[in-house]
Amino acid sequence: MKYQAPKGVSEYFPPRSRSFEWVRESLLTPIRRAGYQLLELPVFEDTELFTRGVGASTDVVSKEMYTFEDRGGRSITLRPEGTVGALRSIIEHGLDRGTLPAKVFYSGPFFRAERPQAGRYRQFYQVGIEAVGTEDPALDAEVIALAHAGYRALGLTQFRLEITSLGDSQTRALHRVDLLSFIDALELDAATKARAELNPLRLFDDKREEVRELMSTAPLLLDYLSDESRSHFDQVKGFLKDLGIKFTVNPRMVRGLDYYTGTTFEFVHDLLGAQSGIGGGGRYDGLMEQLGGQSVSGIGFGLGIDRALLAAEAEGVVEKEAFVTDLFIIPLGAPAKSVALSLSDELRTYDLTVEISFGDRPLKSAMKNADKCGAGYALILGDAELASGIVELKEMRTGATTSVSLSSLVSTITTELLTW
RNA sequence: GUGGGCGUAGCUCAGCUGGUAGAGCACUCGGUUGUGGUCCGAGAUGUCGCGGGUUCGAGCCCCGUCGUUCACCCCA
Repeated sequence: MKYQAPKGVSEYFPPRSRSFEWVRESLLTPIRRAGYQLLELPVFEDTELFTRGVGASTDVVSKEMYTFEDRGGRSITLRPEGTVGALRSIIEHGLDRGTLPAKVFYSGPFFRAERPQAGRYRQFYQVGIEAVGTEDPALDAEVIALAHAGYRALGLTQFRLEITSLGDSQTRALHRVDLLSFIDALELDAATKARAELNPLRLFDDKREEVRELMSTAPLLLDYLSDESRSHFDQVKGFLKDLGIKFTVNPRMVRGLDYYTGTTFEFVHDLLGAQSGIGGGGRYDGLMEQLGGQSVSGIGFGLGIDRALLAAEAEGVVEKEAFVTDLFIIPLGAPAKSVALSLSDELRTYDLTVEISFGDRPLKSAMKNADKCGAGYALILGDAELASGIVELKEMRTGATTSVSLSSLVSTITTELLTW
C-alpha cells in the first residue's frame, strides 16, 4: 500500500460511515427543533483569532494548532474548536445586532496536532451550537438539555453530566490569589509547577493520587462565587432539576479554553477509557466583546461525533439498520441497460433508492448482489421483457413475483413501495 | 511532546528452537437453458509496513523509520 491517510485522522467508510451519519443527525435533530440555524464556517481562520480568542496560554493554542502561511504570507490556522470562529462570523455579519439570542449550530471537522489515542484524533468531528445575547439561566438549562437530548436520542445511558460555575472575572481573580498561595506552599515537581503557572486550576484535574491528595484541601472556586453568580448558577441547577436531568456538581472541573465563565459543563462517558469527555461547553461573558462584537454574554457547546459513535458502539446501541435499496434492476443487454437507466432515473424522483446491476455479470451473481444490498424488489430486464412489454417484479423477501406491464411499472412500484 | 504493546492476504488471525507463507470469513467463477439467501466445487489475492544489519539463509534476531494501539499530557 503506497499511500496512507495522514497520521491520526479519523476516516469513516462504508459500512461504518452510515453509523457516523446516524450519530451526527441524532445530535443535530434536537438542536434544529429548538430553532437553531445553520452556520457553515470555514475550517481555517486567521491564526490571531484563535490566539486571542481561546487564549495564548492554553495547550490548544500553544502546542496543538495546525498553523501555516498561505501564499499571501498570512498566518492561517486550521480551526481547533468551533466557538471562536462562530462568534467571528456572528459579529462579522451582524447577527448580534438582530434578534437575540442569536442561535446557530455547526457541524464539521476540527484539527488538533496531538498524539493520537483512542478517541483522540488530529482531525475530528463536532456538532456545536452557540446562543448569543442573553444571560437568562433558562438558556443555560436549554443548551445543556439539547446536548442531553442528543445523547438520549442515540440511546446512550452510561454517561453523566458534570456542571460547575466559574463565576465572573472578579470571583476568579479573588480565588486565583488564594489558590496560588496554596499551591506555592506545596512540594511539586518542576513540570507540575510549570502547569500551575499557566493555569493553576489545572492541578485540580491531575490524575496522580499524590497530587489529588494534596489538592483535596485547596480552595474551591465555587466557594468564591459572587452573589450574582451564585444566584445564576442556582437557577440553572433548578431548571435542570425541573427538566429531570441528572447532574453532579464538580467543583474541580477544568476546561482547557480560557474564555469560559459562569456555567460550565461536561458530558463524560464511562466506557471510553482516557478520552472520556463526549461533549462539553459553557458560558463566555467577555468573548463577544473581546472579538469586537456587542458586549453580550453567550453560551454554547461542542459535542464530539467520533466519541459519541465510540460510546454508542461501546454500549451496543448503534442503529443496526443496514443499507437498504428499494429496487434492484438487472438489465441483460444494451437495450435493457438503456431502459434500466431511464427507469431508475424516474423512480428516484419518487424518493426511492434504485440500483442497477452493472458489468454484465451472470444473472446468478447479479441476484446475489441484489440480496447483498438488501433490495426489497428485483427486476430483470431482458430481451423477452422488452419484446413482450411485460416484466416480473420479484419481492426478495418472499420470492413471489407479480407480472406488470412495462408501461405501468412506475405507477405500480410507486404505489406498492410507497404504501408498504 | 514522553513512555509501553503491536504491524503476516480486503477482514480476523496462525506460522514450531531462523530454512524463502497458511486458515476462516469476504471476493470471483461454476454445480447445463434467465433468478438471491443454504450446500458443494474451483480460483484469484500478499515486495510478511518500510529501510538497513547479523546469517549460507529472516515473517521469525538487532537497529532505525513509518503506522497503529494504550497510558501520561490535553480534550471532542
